[in-house]
Amino acid sequence: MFQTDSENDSAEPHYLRLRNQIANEIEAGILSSGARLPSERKYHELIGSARGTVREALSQLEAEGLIYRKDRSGWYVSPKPVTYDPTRWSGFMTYVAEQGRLPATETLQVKTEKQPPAILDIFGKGVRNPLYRVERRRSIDERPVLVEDITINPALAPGLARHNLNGSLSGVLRDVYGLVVTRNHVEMRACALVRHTAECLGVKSGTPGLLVIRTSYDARGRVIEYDQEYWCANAIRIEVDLTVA
Amino acid sequence: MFQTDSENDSAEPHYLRLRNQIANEIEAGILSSGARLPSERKYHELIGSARGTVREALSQLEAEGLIYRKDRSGWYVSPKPVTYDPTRWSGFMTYVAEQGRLPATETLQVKTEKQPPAILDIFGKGVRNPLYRVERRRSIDERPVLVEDITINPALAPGLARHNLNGSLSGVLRDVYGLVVTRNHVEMRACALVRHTAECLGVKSGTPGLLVIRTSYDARGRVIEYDQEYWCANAIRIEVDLTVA
DNA sequence: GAGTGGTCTAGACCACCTT
DNA sequence: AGGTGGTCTAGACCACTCA
Repeated sequence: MFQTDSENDSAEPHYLRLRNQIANEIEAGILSSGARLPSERKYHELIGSARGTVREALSQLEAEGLIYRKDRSGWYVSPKPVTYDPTRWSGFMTYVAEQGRLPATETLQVKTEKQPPAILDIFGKGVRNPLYRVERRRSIDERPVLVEDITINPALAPGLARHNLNGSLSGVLRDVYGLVVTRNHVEMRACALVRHTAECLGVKSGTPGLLVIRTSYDARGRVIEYDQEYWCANAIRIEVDLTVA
Repeated sequence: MFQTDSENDSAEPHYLRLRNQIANEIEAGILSSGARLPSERKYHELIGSARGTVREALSQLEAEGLIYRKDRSGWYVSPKPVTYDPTRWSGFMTYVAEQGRLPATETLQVKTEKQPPAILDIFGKGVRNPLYRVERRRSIDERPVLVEDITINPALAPGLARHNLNGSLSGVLRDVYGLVVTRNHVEMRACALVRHTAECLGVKSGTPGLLVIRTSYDARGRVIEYDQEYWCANAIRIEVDLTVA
């Protein structure tokens, strides 16, 4: 009946079988972008596998970025990711809109806080310790896709909190404080969204994420912004174009 | 001190409790880089939770990149990731060695194969269909961390298979065929390692991965290499430094 | 209030790695 | 051969969302 290796097709575990079925339905458009999947219990009834096995299949698809979950609401087909090019200097609001999507930003917190040595090191020897810390959540087409944590030296931008931070922060720094970025250091790595970050985005702890850390410097080598962006992994794609000098 | 509901500490699920314990032990060096973790059944005995719960904790840590598994062998603490800078033109063998690690390359397959239209489009109108396809596995300190699938136009590099491909492929293309890369297009996105790729790397299907796609062009705009690299997510970190022109 | 996912238990058998 | 992770079952209760 099952798993006689020989010429059968059941060498594949049940959860991969279901994964493939759902993946095919997504590709074929039977399940379209943004659509909600049948519930775990429905799949359980349909295919007869235990719910745990069904969840295994769904987790796979999530890890691959094909679907995502809204906490305790259900599983949904992932929309097309937006493309982010760190070599272009346009901000989130701009490049998301350029791709025909609806960007939004909410400022969650602005605080003045003592930073650990690791952070101070980035800003260099001269910094006075309490620094600004801005936390923002950004969405694409109403879906939260990233939380960012921006550290800023108050000496360079006194009274920053009085301005509207729901648009382009670099815009404010440039137009109000005359801070012009001439160098960006960008670091990226796969991560998991956990705890606070997961909560902010309304996803389960452990959801696949991408951490993008950007450090912006001005012409005098001062750090203007230290920005840690936690992205839902399936919402973003990085693209860079490089030519020899 | 921080948002515990009421004042207890059991708001946290068991699996996160175990996750934190292990994470702390890694940070404290009790479990050192490369070390093997106690078995799932050992943890089950130790903390009394069901094995499924233990696995949930381990999966979290895996998603975060702190640990990885060798199929049916055990769980291990992830070594420090290597840094990859797509703007530098040095190859894998070079930059891994520069970071004091031991790089290795194995050529798994070289074949001449008909490509689907999507691939042909990348190479442009003029290509004659069967293209070279080179599959390689690369390791750091004896651990396989990436499989790559390179597509090359045989018109530009006839008889490529006769050369040693276990070193720098771009080196061969440059030195033997005079093909000089002047432009690189790099794309990155989170993915899961599945099926064939997972098998090559000896990891479970669904392991977190990073897909790096590089397209190299020469001065005349011809595609020299189309390279898809599937990385173990925890083995790599991308770093780019950008200055305004 | 009905339904969803989130967490958890306590087993079982298998394929494979390790020794 | 013994131990490991991989897969799977058949339940259970909870926290939360949604209508």
